[in-house]
Amino acid sequence: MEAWLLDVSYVHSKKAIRLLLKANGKSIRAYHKHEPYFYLKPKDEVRTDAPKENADGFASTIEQLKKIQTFDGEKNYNLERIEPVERLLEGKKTQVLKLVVAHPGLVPKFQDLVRQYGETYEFNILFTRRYLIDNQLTPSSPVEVEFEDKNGLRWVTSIRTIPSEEIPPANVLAFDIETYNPSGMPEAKRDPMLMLSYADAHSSNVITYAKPARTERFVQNVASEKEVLERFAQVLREKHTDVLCTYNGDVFDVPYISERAFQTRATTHFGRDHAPAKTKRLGLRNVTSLGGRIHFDVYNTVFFLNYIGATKLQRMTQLAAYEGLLGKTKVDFPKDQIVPAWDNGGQLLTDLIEYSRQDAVAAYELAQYCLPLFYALGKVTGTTLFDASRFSSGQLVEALLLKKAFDRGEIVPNKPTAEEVAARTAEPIQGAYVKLPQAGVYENMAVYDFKSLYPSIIISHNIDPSTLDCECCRGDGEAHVSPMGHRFCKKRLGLIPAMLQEVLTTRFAIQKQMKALDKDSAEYKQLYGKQWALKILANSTYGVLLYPRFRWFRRECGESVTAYGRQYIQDTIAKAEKDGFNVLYADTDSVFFQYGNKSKQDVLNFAKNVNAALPESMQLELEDFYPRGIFVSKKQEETGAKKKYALINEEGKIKIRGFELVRRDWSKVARNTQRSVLEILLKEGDVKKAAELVRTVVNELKSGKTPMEDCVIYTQLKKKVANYEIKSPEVGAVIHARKNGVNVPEGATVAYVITTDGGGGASEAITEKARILELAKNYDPEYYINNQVLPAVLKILGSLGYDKDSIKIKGTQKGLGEW
DNA sequence: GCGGACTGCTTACCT
DNA sequence: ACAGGTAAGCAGTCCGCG
Repeated sequence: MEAWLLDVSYVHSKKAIRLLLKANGKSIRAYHKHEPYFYLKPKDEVRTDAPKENADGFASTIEQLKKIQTFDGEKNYNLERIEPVERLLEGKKTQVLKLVVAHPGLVPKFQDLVRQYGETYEFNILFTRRYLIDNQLTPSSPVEVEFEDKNGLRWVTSIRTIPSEEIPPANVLAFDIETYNPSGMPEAKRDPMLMLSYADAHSSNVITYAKPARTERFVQNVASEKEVLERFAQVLREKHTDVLCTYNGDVFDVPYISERAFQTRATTHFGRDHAPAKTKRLGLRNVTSLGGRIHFDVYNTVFFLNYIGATKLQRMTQLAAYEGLLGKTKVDFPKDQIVPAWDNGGQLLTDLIEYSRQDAVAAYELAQYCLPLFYALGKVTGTTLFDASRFSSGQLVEALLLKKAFDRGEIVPNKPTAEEVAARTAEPIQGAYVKLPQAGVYENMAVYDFKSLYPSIIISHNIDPSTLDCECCRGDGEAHVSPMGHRFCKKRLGLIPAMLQEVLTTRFAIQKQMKALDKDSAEYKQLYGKQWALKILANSTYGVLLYPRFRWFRRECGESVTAYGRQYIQDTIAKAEKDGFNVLYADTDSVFFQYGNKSKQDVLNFAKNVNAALPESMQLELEDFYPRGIFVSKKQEETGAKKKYALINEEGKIKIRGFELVRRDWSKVARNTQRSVLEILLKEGDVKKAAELVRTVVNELKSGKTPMEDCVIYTQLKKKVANYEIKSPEVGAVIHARKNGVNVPEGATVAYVITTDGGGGASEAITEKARILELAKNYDPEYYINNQVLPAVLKILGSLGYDKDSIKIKGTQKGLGEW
């Protein structure tokens, strides 16, 4: 039959893989046995004198391996099978032994026991990964599957993926809870859940046991917290929910309802099996899964989108995500009002209920936005939706390479030991080239950049751990030789270049296909997701080559990539200068120049010439023409600042990079003023007008009319508060808040304001005057004028040869006087 | 004992 | 828990002064 493969898990009790399938609107549970195994490359000395390339040469080793036994707590096991096989190892065809064991738990035990006989490989690949790779299955895709019934369970007899870009027909539902939180942060063992909201494509509802019964259609009144939980479990069953969405449910909502179900003795469960939700560690954070349903935590996906730069959210709250990703807004409800709302009822409770409902709706809508992207990412990397939405980019690249390595008969490198990681971390490599710009305003600029510079270098020069210093290209001109002097094979394509080539060519083909489609069509969205996924993978690959924990880490590969990169960009700069262009700036893969009295055609011809000399998969492409652009000088120095510029193109669109106004750790008043100044200068070139605007802002700050929210500075605390050596303003604000009974969680993004508090008057350290937003009673105009607005705008005006006095902008610093 | 210069910690940005 | 290159604020410290 044909079915959709939604999810894969391992069931210890049955020592089998459990599949979640979907066919004709119904979910199907099926089991599948799979052989766990790992590889052993025996030491040479235990080989017999049989022919070198003949694996039977391992006869004596095999005899010894057969004798090895281990105990798993229940019984003793030998290796199930010892299979001599040929695989590619470090670029060479190699005879190894495939050691098959009875169940996955025995892999680490046997690995430990056989290590004395040689090198072991692929012993720590998660069993569900192993299963998907070995069967070449793609989750979230249709499969052709056959079963047989045994003991009332469906056992898979054959299964094969039918490639499809379509989104699986899963039933999606989102939920959100509100909890009693008298001491700030709710504690699941103690504080009850008050209401639970859920939303899907059809409706949104709130289940609650609030005392004054609400009569709105969407409120379902029940008698107790226990009944809320039971009712929700019933909803999940009735709606046959396959994908259960939350916002931060990994850490909060799902563990919370599980604990509350336990505390209230609710006879219920939220998965499709009877197991409680499982929370485990994945990397640095906790993830929570439910049996038989896919828990899709939108927070992870929003975080990922922001991390890769797809969005620039200042905070990761659900509200910020809703506004930032979907461009919509919803009601907010102050957390400290939940207890009064619940205790006193009335309008406040009505508001809380509505807020809760909207939270579920927002989680659902955000999920609908993210699902196509992460389904696609899962399909490309061969991971389930659960994993694809939680993996880091390193794990995603690893997943894809594990799959591709299997398809090529290649054994994957082992993960490094802690000592290896430390050694790798100790020696950083030289990175990209950045040309120092001269501060000033420039006209008639063109910007070029290399299309996928690092991926295309890896492909063009076959950079891969297994192609480094190969034996087959020893002679002059036989290998690619990087500017670092490292040699890469010219005969056999490496795993990573092969993967990247496929990724880039597929992406290119998809983008071509997309051009013919309606942007609102389902097909377009699917293809968009796929090309997005491919882009993520291409962009992450160079980074992981130098990531110390990566299986394919290789210093020589990483430093060759950047060395080639520096060479290509510097050659391009030299060529542009030789052709008579004035090169202003360059960073990694981009070059900015003025074409002066030359024509745009000359600019295009330049690229044509450059491209003719580049390897096939490399390309320099025109980013845009810019009639005007600004580079500023470095603070306190004459030299220009790198990574800070503003450009305006012929359509009047402004591109700004690096300035304070793109940073969240600057106040809105400073950022908005800086933006306005830049816009005036780029569009009109009117310094007087810009100065006038600054004076207005300064006056507003002085008079106290500036809204407090424009003075908020956001800074993330990347360590625990106690671990800071220096007490910076954000740390000061948190310490003050905690002293005053407001809990700020570790690792939070702190919203704070510099106030006039602190006791020491104007000279008091800024840290002592910092207050978290909730506790800020005012703002310190002097600080915002002298430390925020003026530095931000003077950086620009100052770079153009104007100083504070010439444009009559004055702060409030003592001695400057009033004006 | 004071104030400016300098250093180091820290964050968030750019490619 | 993908890389290195970079600007910049603020705390804390150094250092010269005399």
